[in-house]
Amino acid sequence: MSAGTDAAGLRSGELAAAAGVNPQTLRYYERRGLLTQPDRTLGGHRVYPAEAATVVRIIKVAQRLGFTLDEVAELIDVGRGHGRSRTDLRARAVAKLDEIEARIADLTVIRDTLRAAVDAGCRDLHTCAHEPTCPLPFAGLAPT
Amino acid sequence: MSAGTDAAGLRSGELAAAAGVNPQTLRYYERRGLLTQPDRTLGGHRVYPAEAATVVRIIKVAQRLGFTLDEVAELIDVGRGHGRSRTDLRARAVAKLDEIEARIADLTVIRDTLRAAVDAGCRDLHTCAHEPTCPLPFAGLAPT
DNA sequence: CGTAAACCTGTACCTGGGTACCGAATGCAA
DNA sequence: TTGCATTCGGTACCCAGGTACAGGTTTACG
Repeated sequence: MSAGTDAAGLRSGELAAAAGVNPQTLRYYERRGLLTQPDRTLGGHRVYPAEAATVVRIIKVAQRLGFTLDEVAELIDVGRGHGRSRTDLRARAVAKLDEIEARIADLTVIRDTLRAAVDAGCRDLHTCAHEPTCPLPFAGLAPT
Repeated sequence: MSAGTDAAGLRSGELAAAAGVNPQTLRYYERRGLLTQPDRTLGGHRVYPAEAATVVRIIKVAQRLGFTLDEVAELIDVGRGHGRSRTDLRARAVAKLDEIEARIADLTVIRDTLRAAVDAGCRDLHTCAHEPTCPLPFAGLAPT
């Protein structure tokens, strides 16, 4: 008896529903190299492993966070031996980590600033920024 | 003697250079309502106040963080009495704050995950995710 | 005053990330 | 085995966010 937990196999529509995206999007991701080519039925229909849903969810979340699809590809695919050595992929992961840290730092500044503005009763950010009343350190953000 | 520190007045090219964007982008932002209509010379050339550079920088940073231009407009313009009352704008600011918190939380999860993966020597995220060796809680991310 | 650089408006185009539509082929179930 | 849903591939379109170009004025320098 083959243990059924693993070998399920989703069809594109099912995966799309499970991950909350359009079926077309899956094909698009595949073209972009974000999803590995799934197995096919004899007739050519895609059959995804159950884990694919996780991957798609990762993609959507990372994207909401401001990563481009290419960046997400790097994030997901940190490795997969695309001509790079293992050491190199570690380096890429670490670089991504730094980027993420930077994003968090920037967001934190924005959050603190906005919160300060709210607390101080500022009516809008740029007016506020020029009054000594509010200490808005927007200049201190990552200078592009 | 007119104190020169304040009344400078940047022309579009200068502002663009100062803020690190294309001059066309400034006009675009103006059309989108992100930059208030600047004064003009007699001949019709735009003259921006020095603070405009700060605004543009705010825009670029917020954008890198994944906000749309419309959202950035809301962020910057939290107030400016666009037909809304002061109480309402406070609410909008607070809502934005929540969004930012959520983004930070998501990024933090990603960072921790990625870091764990690196530390654990995972070669790529999705392989890793299915091995009990790495505790990758990707499923726990914001479920779209 | 002449002239080059910068600016003006307007429109057209580009990239990223999808989505929609097409007609043909497959899958599954009665 | 018939039949309807689903998927196939391919191409075309959509929106956001810019960027470029055209053809004409304005500014500023010498």
